[in-house]
Amino acid sequence: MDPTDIEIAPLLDAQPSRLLSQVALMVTRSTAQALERLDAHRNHFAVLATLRAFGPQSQAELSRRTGVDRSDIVAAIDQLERDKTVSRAVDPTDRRQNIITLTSVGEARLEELAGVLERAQAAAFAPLSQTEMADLVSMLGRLREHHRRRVGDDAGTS
Amino acid sequence: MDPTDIEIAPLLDAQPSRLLSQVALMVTRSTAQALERLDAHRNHFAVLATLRAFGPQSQAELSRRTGVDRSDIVAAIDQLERDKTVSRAVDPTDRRQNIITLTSVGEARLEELAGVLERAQAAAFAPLSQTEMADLVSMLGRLREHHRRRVGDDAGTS
DNA sequence: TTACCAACGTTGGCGCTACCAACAAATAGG
DNA sequence: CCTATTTGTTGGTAGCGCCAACGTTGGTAA
Repeated sequence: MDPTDIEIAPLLDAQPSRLLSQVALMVTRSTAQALERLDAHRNHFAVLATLRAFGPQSQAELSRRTGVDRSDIVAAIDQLERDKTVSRAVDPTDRRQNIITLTSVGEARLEELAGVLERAQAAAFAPLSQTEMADLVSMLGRLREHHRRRVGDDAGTS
Repeated sequence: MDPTDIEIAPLLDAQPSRLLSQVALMVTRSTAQALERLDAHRNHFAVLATLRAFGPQSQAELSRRTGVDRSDIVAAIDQLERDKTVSRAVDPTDRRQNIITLTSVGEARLEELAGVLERAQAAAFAPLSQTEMADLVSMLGRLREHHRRRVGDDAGTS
């Protein structure tokens, strides 16, 4: 049976939070699948993009800039180091931290991943016009700021 | 440090799928917390809303109408039965299935949960005007249909 | 009448994600 | 010298979405 033929309770279907999470799951899955075909994960993309934008930096800094947990940054860098897309070296001026550097292999890999993500997202958001995409991004951006401030107001829970 | 002070790589920040999943996580978490305060879960709400809209029905039917997996429907009904908000009886005409019925306690509980969800969502989406909310819902609805059709086209992957 | 298939409900489980705590090493500041 | 904090790593948890297998039941075709 076509799932779009099934009648949903109006009270249930009227919940924007349910709609939002359903769409996010669908979009996330399709972009994750696109990255998986290249043996990549979105955290890999986040790390590589951040290194290209801001240069070599510590894992803690990468965690702060990407919003990815420090332990997940370790896992991502482990993989990226194996792939030779980044290098990892102890900071000689502060041995608590490693300095992660994008390699030229990593530069090329980032281009590849960016292209794949671009196409995956174009497909995922295809029904929306450019104007609508801009509106969606604007609204979601404001919602994100709103929730970040709410978390800050709720006794700084991170 | 205020996380909003941290500069994000433009290439990373320009990914709408990342923004969408971040906002969905924030909104989902805040509505889940609101329901948790009433010892409820969104699947409970989905089941109760569906029973009120369409009357007594089987667990399989509830699964199809809500999109919740059959095994998760079992868990939800187990709890709702303990709370006496639904009753569960074997269908005398087809003993393969149970018939789930909303009780009067369940009617009241649904009102309570609907109120809490309403307020939680009003808070979660507060930065958006009513016109913007309508636009957001329209766009997300079209995206959801698009992805449902894509799944159908990809050899019926469920 | 029998064999086969599908549906239903349940159980147990998997994989992923987001996140956390604990620890050791290192650094900064008083 | 001591205390507090930072960094990176490891191991883990909770929740979610989803799946497979099983036993029971009902329907259908041969």
